[in-house]
Amino acid sequence: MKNFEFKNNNIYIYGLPDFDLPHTLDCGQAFRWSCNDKNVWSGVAYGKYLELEKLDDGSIVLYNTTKQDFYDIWFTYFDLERDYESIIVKLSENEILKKACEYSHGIRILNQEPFETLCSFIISQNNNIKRIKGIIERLCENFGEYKNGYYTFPTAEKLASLTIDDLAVLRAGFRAKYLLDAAKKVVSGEVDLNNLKNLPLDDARTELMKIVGVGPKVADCCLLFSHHHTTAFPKDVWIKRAMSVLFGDELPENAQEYAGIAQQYIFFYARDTKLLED
DNA sequence: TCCCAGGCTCTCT
DNA sequence: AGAGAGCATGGG
Repeated sequence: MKNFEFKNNNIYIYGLPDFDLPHTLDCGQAFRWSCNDKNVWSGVAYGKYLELEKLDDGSIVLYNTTKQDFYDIWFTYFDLERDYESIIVKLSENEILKKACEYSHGIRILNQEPFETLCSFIISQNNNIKRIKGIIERLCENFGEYKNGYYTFPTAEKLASLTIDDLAVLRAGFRAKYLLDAAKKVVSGEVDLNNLKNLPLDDARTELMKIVGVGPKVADCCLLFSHHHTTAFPKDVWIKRAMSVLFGDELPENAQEYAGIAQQYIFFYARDTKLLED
């Protein structure tokens, strides 16, 4: 049973085995986390910088954060209220999914800031992880807010005030115009990001796809990684390949309720192993 | 050099 | 409604 302890400005999380930092922070759902040579992870989310680490006894430490930030931001960000153990039990009724769960152990689905997630996955299309991270970094450095050594992700208002020429520094290619369209529609209220978690999946997807450059895959990434839609199922090239090889295109019945979480395990399993190479 | 990248839009049937 | 070219940029 998990519990939290607050001491010396740090937060300790005990009794939470289903939280692997590299799997969760480097599995392709978020792009602003990195690990130093001492296994300490650092990143910025919701305008806050955080360092965290898994200790030898299995506990997780969040360094230099307040109780308030923990409950306002990180508790939800790291999806700490969700019982992954029972989800994994359910998914493991299928033997192939059981293997994927074991291989991908400790992946948690993050609840990221909606506008950041939207921009990140717009940038991700027809792109590779290294370049995605570079473009996002330049986006923050050029248009985010500088705060004591780090940059926040730019607001929609800030981006909406820019021109396509301003965005040339990102070297985002054809995606720059999509970012502007997203920012403008969010600012005008034509797309209401804050209401997406209250809508049925199909309606939420349709809402996001009003943005030029947002198709079903990017929309589902947003819904899964920042709007608590755990049935959203982003279909990228890897998943299409994996689904075809592993399941004959159809996700097993026992996984439907948590399709998005299953998706992430399959994605990690398939991409990280040589599973799909002939 | 060439091929490809966590896709999408546009155009043409 | 389904298929296919083109897209900006740079990593391998």
